Amino acid sequence: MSENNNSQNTATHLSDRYNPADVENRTYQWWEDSGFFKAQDQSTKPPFSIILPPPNVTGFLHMGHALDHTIQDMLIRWKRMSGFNAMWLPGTDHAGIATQSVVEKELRKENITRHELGREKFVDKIWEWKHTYGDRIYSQMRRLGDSCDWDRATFTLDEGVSKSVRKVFVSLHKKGLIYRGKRLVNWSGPLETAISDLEVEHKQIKGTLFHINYPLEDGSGFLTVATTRPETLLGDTAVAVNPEDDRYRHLVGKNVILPLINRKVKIIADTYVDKEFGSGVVKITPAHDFNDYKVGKTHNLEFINLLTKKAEMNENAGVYAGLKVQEARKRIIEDLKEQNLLVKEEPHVHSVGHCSRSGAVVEPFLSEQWFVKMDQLATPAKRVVENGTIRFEPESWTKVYLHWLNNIEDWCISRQLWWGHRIPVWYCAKCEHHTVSESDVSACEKCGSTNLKQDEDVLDTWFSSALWPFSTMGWPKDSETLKTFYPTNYLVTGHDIIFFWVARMIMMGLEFKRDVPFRTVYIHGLVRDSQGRKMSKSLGNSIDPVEMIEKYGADALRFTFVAHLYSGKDLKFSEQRLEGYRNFMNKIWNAARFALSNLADFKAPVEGIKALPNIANISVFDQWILTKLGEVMKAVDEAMESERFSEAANALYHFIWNEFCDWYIEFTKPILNGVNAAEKAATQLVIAQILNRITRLLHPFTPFISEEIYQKLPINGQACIMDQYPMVINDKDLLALGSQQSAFEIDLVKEVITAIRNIRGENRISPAVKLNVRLGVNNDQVQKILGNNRNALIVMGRLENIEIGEAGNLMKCAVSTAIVKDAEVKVIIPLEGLVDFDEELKRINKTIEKLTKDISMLNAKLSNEKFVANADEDVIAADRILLAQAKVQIETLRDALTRFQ
RNA sequence: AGGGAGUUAGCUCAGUUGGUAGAGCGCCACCCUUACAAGGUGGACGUCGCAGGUUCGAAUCCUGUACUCCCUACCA
Repeated sequence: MSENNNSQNTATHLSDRYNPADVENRTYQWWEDSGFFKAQDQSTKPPFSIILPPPNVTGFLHMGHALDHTIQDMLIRWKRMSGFNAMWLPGTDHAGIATQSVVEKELRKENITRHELGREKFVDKIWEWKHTYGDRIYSQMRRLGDSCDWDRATFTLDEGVSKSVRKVFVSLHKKGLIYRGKRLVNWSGPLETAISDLEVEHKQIKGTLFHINYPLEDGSGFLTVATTRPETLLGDTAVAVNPEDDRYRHLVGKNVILPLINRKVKIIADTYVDKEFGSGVVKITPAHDFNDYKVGKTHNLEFINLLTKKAEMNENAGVYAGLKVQEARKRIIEDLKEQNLLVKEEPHVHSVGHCSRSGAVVEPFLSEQWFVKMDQLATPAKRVVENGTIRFEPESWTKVYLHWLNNIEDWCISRQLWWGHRIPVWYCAKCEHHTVSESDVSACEKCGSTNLKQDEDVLDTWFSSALWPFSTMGWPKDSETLKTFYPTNYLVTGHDIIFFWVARMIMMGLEFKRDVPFRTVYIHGLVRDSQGRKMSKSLGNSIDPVEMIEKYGADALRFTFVAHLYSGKDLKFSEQRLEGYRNFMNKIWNAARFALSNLADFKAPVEGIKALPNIANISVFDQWILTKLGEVMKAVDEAMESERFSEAANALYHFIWNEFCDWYIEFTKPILNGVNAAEKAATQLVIAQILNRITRLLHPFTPFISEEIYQKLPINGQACIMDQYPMVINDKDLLALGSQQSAFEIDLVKEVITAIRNIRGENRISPAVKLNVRLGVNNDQVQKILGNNRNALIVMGRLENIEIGEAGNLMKCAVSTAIVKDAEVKVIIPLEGLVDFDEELKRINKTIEKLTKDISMLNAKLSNEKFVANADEDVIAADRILLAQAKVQIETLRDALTRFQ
């Protein structure tokens, strides 16, 4: 491939294979250097903006991003070309847990823990890491072709964003919407931090249900409780039964003795207990179970914490202190067995929460945390979706969104991490007052003491993400950027972060900007592997998009995504399919290469894209392809406007490959090689115009190859990326050269050629054999059309000779009927001496069979009085024509059949 | 348990107001026809999950049902 490097810019010496590596980096650099990605804060153009969901700053670009970005870039490029002031704002996320974990892992290689290093030095280390790897994902985005406005790139720990975060925190706190409380939260032992409900993944686990006897205090027997977590009995502060349960009613109010530690606890009654499950008796451990927590609150029970921050047994666990939970469980079961208190063990499948970051089992853990009260924020966030101010696409996500908001719980926003926005609260050692402030505080606002300590915790990463649409645009200042670009037009993301991110952005946008952050939430599916599994490191089925780009080119990857973007459905990624679109890129490349080589002597017209060929000189092929161009432009426009992006991409694929390449180029070869200079010049102009439109139409999908070809065209502008997106309304004069009559003519010629090819193919006649063909026509107009296209028929049908006129003698001839509208052409090929007739007889019989079926079905339909009475007139008329045509065809074939006998 | 989505050709999937089922890949046959073998031409292949209903007519609308997937919640 490299031998082409030096000649790549010479139109006549293009490689016969499209080599993306020769094009992509160079083109991207040129776009960026030329400032084409930049949007203006003030402009006469209408604004169009998208905020990129910020990827993790130290992460890699994965397939999910590649899909997500392709959609956004397509929208941005399309709108930019359509006259909008298109702004795509990139950024990266500090990703608290993820990034901190990565750096901790690095330290572990040197046998250092973050605690040994200390907070300040550890955070410095992470910054170092960020500076080293923070731009990696940006350069990968450039590989994909992302046309972001890079000058606006923002990092969540940038000063501006950090200010926004503090302002929002203080403001919500003032309103009473942020509060601190000792609550049971999801705790990740390995990370030593609280995590939110959303960060917990529930997995079905095969566990054991242990039935344990708790001796009654009065020695009258035992109460059997069933539990999957016997180790927590050390923290039991009650045993509960259902108040309606006759078996235990008499015991309520009495005490049982906890085994192993011999602590006395009450027997209480609560409707929460299901009589049917287990033994109907539940041990209550308020500090380690969410339901027990509620029961503990209502019954005023004691809360006994059994765990350390590492989620190991603590001093309250007595002899079991220091053990891991699993070990403690084992030991306790052994000890219970020894005391004959374990009644039975039965297998039990239940779901257990796991930390989505570390994979560890999540422990409910009692601790002091900060929360955001959600009810008040959720109400307006529901309303804007209900009333259509924000639209979800596909619409079905609306329900999911609303359901979640209707059942929302308060959001635990504090994390016991070091990497992130530190909570802006200072505690006074003297008066215990806590000062909440936007700026750093050196003295207690109440007593003036300088003996202050800032809260050690940082905020959940999603807290800053929730502000992203306005914190990146200069808020709280009323900046020009905000005025122009807020609210944004689209939010493009996968459905996995609707709750984490989308919902919270809507709440915060409404709370602080008094307006929605975006108009449309475009939800796409997840990229899965070819078997439909999630791509994950542990499965080893991840595919690296950059590797795919290197192998097949960015355009092919992008086109693969867009062509399969069907209404939010997951996308099974297959390399084979990508290969197919790589081939399409090559097809485009070669069509352009061919066209350009035939435009070597073509002089670019001064009118540029407004240049029209002389109507007297254009061929029917030119007229036809312009008709098709008009159709595809309309189809693309309608599809893009209604967000059916795959339809737009597929319409272009079909137009370029099946109409422009397969037919138009083949039809016009004789003209380009012919002697009629005027006709040739007209065709050259049409080709130049078609290529100009094709490249622009393709640009949002396949930016690199379209720009590369565009730059070589005789009719072009400065840059494809900045030129106008083709619209029917702007090309009226050119498209007016097309006509329905030309479409009819070419359709007929295509049908005849296809019929000839069919006879040749089915009879296995070598393409090297030139055929003699007779075309039987019954109509002067049809005869004239065929006569005019005699040359095309001969070349594309690989004919020796052609006669057009009466059908004549059909003895030992293959016959096929080409039908377009009311025109019928009998295609007659004498086979004597070419083939034995077996194949032809098979072909004829096969066709007769099919026609017989058609006829009987059409007859049945048309003789049905109710059909004739109820169906649309044009439907009936169409069926009548079909029937008549079928009858003609079958007669011809039967006739031919007899002449072979 | 509640909610959502899906079931169409060997595979992956389209199918926009109901009107004789489509694409790509794969497969078979023939071709290196001077843009492209990452190509060309032709061909085979589907009772549209199942059962009812509405209708002259259903892949499409309605009801039920089976299976698959996803989400949320619960599981002592």
